Amino acid sequence: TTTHPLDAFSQEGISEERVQGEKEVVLSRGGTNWEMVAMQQQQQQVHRHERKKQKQQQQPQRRKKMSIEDEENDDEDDGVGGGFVSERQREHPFIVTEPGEVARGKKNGLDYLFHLYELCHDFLIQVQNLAKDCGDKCPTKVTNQVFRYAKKSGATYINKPKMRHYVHCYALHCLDEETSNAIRRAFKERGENVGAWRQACYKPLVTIAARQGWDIDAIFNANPRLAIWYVPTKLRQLCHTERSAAAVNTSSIGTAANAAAAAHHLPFSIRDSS
Amino acid sequence: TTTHPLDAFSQEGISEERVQGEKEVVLSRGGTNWEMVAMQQQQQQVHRHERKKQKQQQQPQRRKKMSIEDEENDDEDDGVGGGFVSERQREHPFIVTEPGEVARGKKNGLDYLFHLYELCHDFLIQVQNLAKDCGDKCPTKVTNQVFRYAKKSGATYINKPKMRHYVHCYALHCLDEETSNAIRRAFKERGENVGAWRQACYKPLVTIAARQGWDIDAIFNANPRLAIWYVPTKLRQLCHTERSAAAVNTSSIGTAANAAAAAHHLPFSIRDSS
DNA sequence: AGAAGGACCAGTGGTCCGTA
DNA sequence: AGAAGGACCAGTGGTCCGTA
Repeated sequence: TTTHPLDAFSQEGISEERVQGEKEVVLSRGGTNWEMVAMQQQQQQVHRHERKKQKQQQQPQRRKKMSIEDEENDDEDDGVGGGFVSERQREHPFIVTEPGEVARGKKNGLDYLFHLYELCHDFLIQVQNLAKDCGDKCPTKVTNQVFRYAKKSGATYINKPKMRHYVHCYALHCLDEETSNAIRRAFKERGENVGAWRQACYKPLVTIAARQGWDIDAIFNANPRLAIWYVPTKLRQLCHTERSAAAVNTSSIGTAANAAAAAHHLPFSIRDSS
Repeated sequence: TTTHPLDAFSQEGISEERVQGEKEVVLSRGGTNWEMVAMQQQQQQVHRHERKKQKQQQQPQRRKKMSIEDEENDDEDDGVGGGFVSERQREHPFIVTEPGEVARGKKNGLDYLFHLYELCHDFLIQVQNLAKDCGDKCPTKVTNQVFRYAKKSGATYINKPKMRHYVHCYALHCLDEETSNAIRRAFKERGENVGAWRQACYKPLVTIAARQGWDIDAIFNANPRLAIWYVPTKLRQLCHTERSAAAVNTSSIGTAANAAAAAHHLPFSIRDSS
């Protein structure tokens, strides 16, 4: 592993045997050492698809500021011989894993997903430090600039669409790890796919928002790990919709205190209490 | 004055006589009632340039979201007869006025300039309230959206280039009104133009930043009236440059507290204490 | 089918420069 | 010449949809 140790991770699935041996060590203290896991995997490099898809794909129309970064493709041959260097393959898809569980085969687990959010935080801090040193304006959120910096730093497995896609899952993990873990276990047991798990993460967040005056932005900002992430549009919309529904109910029945009245067959009923 | 009372302001210069009579009343309590001043001016409407410059000027290429707002041009004939409705004229240029002084002739004074910043604050609050009601993301700064809203509300005399141009002048007014006032008086007395006054507002701000650890963003954010404005690029750059210069000096001379240590010719010495 | 992510797009921050 | 502001532009937030 030469240039970008982190980048090497998850290029191949994890061997069950090797991981089994390392698992307790790696996962001790609740924090997986993903770099170490990456090491394991590197020794297992097997088939790399050789795809074509030219780097020369129709100049993206704009490009002015960034420094040289196109040279880095040469780093791609990390010891695995072969006539020509293959294009970097996609990350393995996520599967629903329980807390502490490392995914097998060509899959990534949810602890790793959440780890990526922490990595973005680290990259943000680096970008912030650079900005401060240069007297530039200093981002408070994970912006395009941070994603660009992460990629340039070799973290090619971090990208904006992915991180945005799962932000609310990470939010639940930060705000109510118990519930987050419970959902992971339940969905794993039921054999649900990642998409179903992801969808399921919305509801408990809306419930949390309901308890705290519906201000999802304030909830994100109050949590230091979450404050650097934009509130996802869909989560914001769900909170708004539920708040409106709750307001209608409140105006006709009132809240918990007079729940008894709810028995009287109302047109709109209470959602998501608990 | 029918639709947009505020909009009518400063279309014409202020009559000296009328203003003289009203001045004490209008300026009492330190806050000018610009709407009242606008009233005065409306009764003085004289020459309106009739310019052509079609509204039809080459469709700006993009336009999707905003609602109907092009109809509003009909409001332009505010009682002043004439065959055809003239295009709205530019705002009168600013002149350096002392605190409390209303500009004469086809000019606007600096109290009015600062008043525009307060108006933007009000528009921001309205946009924020709308956003909250709709469950949209809520701006914390005066954004394009706010300028658009201001224009739609009839405040055609508010525009982004102007407000951004003088932000740092307003900042000084907010952070150190004494100094701001002193500069206004001095520059008025010397007969300096607005550009010269504007330039002069940078230095005292840099001095303030120096006293507070050079963090101009923190300084803006700590002041409720300023926190809604982006720190102007040039001010940020000036602070950065000065900080660097100060650091060099500190490393060779040292600051007050450890000036003695400087005698020992240290390779790297303390930075930025005090 | 389920999922990862390149790449697009509307609207942003920033300010230049044609205008008066 | 000095100044106001329409309008442009590079890079943003957001996410679709061609890809694998």
